[in-house]
Amino acid sequence: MNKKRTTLKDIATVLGISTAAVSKALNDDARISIKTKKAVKQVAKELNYQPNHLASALRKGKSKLVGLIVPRTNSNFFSSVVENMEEVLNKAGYNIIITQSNESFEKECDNIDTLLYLQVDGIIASMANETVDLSFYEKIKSNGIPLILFDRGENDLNVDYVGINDYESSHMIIEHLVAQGCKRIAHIGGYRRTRIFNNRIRGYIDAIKKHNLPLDDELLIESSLTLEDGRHQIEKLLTLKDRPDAVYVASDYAALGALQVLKEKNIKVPKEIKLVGFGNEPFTSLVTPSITSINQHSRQIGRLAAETFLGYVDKDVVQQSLNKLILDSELIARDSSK
Amino acid sequence: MNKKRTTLKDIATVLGISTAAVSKALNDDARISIKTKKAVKQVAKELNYQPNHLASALRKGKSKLVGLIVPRTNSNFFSSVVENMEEVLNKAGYNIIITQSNESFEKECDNIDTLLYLQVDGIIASMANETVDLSFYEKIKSNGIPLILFDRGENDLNVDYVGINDYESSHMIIEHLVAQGCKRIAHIGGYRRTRIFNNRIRGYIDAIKKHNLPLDDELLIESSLTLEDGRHQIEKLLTLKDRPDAVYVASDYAALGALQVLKEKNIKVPKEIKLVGFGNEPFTSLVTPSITSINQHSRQIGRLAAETFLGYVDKDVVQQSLNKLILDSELIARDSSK
DNA sequence: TATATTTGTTTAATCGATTAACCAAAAGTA
DNA sequence: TACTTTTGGTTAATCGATTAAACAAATATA
Repeated sequence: MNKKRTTLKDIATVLGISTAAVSKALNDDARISIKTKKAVKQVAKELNYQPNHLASALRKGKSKLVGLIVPRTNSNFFSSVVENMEEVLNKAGYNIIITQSNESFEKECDNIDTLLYLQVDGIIASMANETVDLSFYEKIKSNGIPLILFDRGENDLNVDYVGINDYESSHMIIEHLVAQGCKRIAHIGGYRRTRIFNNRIRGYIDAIKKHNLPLDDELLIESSLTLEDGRHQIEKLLTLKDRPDAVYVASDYAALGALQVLKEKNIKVPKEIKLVGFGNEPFTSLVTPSITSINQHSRQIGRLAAETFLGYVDKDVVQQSLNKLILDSELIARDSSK
Repeated sequence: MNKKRTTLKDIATVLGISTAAVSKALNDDARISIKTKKAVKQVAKELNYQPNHLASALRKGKSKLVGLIVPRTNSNFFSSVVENMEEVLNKAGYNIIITQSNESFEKECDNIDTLLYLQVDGIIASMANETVDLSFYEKIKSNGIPLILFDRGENDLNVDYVGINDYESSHMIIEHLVAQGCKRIAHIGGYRRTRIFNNRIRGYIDAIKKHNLPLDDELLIESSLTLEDGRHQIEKLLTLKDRPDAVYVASDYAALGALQVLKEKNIKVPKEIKLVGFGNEPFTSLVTPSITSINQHSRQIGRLAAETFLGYVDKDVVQQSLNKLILDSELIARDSSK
């Protein structure tokens, strides 16, 4: 009903004091008497006073907003990251503005502009697959606000990064498959230009070499890692004269697509071909056979990214550098590889 | 590097004109000469000017932000709703602040406070399961900003609602199961106090009556509809002397839990028991057997909720009433019921 | 020519909260 | 008593963009 929201001034006139006094009273300033504070808070409650964030943010030069850019909130990984990030940031008085890039470079640029426009105090991002041009991210830095990357990062930006050890994770997977007796292991990897996927590929190559296994070009495939492309790429692998006896897919979604095709073609998993995914999305444990995968510790990633941001708060000059926080990953062995 | 962002004043001093002229030039005011406009825009670009949203929002009394409250962004349903909502609202110059209640009433109240504090121009929400006390939602209304509910709504608030026909959906499901020859159909439903789940229950009861099927208390179960509770409740159903030959579960997640148990106990689906879920989450088509479900048209729900909000923009007095937009749902028949 | 209108811009107030600087009254101190 | 300090405020400027009102100069109209 009330069109006008109550302001400091309304409280001030009720009590016959200045708005400055009211402001200080609400912020528990030492120079305001207990009596006045009580009275102010009382009236504030009665009038259902809601401080105007825009005004205080404008004056203080801090919006207390943190911008978040993710490819999609859809996956369990990102929604779990968000949840934990929110917990840490809310406690410190920050709110999160979530934006989705949908893996589109253009949308990501729009998102960055929007967030800067909203005067966020910092940006936490996981980059879209498409993103190669870093100029928009440079814009964030030149605005003097902290930028923290997680999962999909980029060394060249020289900012903080939180993620897992992708290179090492590939090693773990190959070790596991070798232990299960595999001799010919394929890898459906992501785009090489994306650092995390490149690291997984390097890990795959080095681990294969270490075990003196065949390292054929036809066994190493670059993919967009969608469910659809997972289907497509496994079909290509199945046409090979010398079929692999195991496939390591760099994303659970693509691994799921691969599994669908294998089941449709009546190829026994894990008997004929063993399958490993990446990310430990909940569905990996729900499908038949359940899919072996890598747990990325999403909750800690969210928490750490948030805490890293908070480390920059109140610093009047933000001086960032390439600072990597690498978490250990964990192999969850399931039916698809045992 | 630049600590200070460029402001209207910076542009004004460069050109030796007033900030008012600059502001008007950037907003294409008719009273500013083409020459000046060009010069201003030129300098603005050179100085990498970013308008300060806080300042303009404060002055104009509109933040151009819309608050969104969802139980979780996690499910495909909500993330799809968000995506389409965003598309409509971005086009109209609005940005979305997404908050998650995690099904907690307390968190939801916090979220409402936060959004009001951020001076959002409207709130679009799907209520938490726990929410019974509507006073915080009343607070939104008394602040004079539009409130649009979707999926999980509540008639008593007398605001706009976008959702599907839950009552009718239950009928469709029962029709389908009857057509498959089922004679004893159980329903694992949600909390009765939540309107949508109550409607599904009413639909179930009426449809069962219509077909003269047994309507036993033991066949109608109230559940939190999590995966875990789905497991728990199906186990209860399996202990019955007279087992059902079909189970209609009011959520895909709980249906999945039920399916897991049935498979573990080696009960053939659909041969011994037919299973139907609700929501058409992507995994329903991925598990074995694939789960029959109801498509809720999430994209249209997002779009319509956003458009409904936009209908209130620029109205200086927001006068809302119970205005329901009910979409037709669609049964997707899959292996679990055929 | 004298007056009215249009054009292009400036001035100054405003949104609401915060805060540096100032001040009067009360209390303390030598 | 005379001076200092503390207490509890007030005043006024400020954040940056917008806008109603004012105004000078240019142009049109009678």
